[in-house]
Amino acid sequence: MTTSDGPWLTPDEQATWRTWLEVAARLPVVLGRDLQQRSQLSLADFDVLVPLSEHEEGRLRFAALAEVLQWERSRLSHHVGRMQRRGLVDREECLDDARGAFVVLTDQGRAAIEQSAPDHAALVRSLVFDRLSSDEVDRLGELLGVVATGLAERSGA
Amino acid sequence: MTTSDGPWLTPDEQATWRTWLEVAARLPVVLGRDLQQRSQLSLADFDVLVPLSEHEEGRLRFAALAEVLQWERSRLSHHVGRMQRRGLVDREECLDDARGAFVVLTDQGRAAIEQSAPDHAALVRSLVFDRLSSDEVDRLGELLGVVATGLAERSGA
DNA sequence: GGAAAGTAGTTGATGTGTCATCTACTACTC
DNA sequence: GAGTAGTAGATGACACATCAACTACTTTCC
Repeated sequence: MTTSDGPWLTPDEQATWRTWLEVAARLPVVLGRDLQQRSQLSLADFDVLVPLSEHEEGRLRFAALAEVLQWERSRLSHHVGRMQRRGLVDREECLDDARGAFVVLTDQGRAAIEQSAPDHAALVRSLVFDRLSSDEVDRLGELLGVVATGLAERSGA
Repeated sequence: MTTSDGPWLTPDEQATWRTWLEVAARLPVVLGRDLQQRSQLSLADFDVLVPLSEHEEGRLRFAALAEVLQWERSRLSHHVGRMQRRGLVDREECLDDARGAFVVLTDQGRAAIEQSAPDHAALVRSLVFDRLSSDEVDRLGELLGVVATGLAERSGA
């Protein structure tokens, strides 16, 4: 449409952008399907279980968990409700602040994350990291970091 | 990379992976909100409109469009239904093959994509490409390409 | 030419994410 | 300590994605 200084992307930029879109669309699908098949967990379930399992007692306040996940509270509330019905987590009231609540890992939830995490990590390795040298991993991290920084500036955080 | 150190990721790999997840989660949100505000289009609407606008007559068969977008047919069918209700596209029957159908850009749909595309591209530039040198853009494309190739191998395509 | 297999697109059920709104509580200010 | 503002989380309505049927048509092959 316009020339190189217009709003459009250069051909190289377009190529990189298309590849980004492709990977960003497919990678979570592949990871999610694998997780679902092996462990009856969605990627979102997994994301919730990980920080819980990394904290003492497997307990976290809703707000703290939402912050870690960068999820809206409402999303977390709905999702925890669904996970609770499946026995993966429980709600527990908070004594310090009667408005608050904890999300707590159940035994079943802990079993699920412990069983699924190694296979999940292995798949991430096989799809991404086994294909890159450690230099390339660092460079990819740096390049993505530049974009991440820009996003954080923009949406305050 | 020795396979003996288990299924886990090294600290460098973990750092890169977390950055990946962060960017992959936030970038579409920022782009989507901007598009929605400016043009009342979702990112998915935009994705549908782009290939249509790039084809003669703004017409494409469902299957062809689904292929380009890498969407399931069912998703496309539902989505086109919603876009049709909003006047952005229309369905048209196919004379060659009575099972088939075309998705057709309406005037309103064409206006929407033409109005929104430059701003969208400008935002992509400002978030990603203006922050990288052209060497870095190429390198990012290559690194993502490695992953994309692996994904394509795996999910046949 | 007719049965079987394949293809194009649709539909309904279900799980999920977002938005606006709501309730209950806490903190601040006078 | 009463009124107001702010915070924690829940809820209902809606948009969206996926899955498994399903209908209607075409192709294949005997």
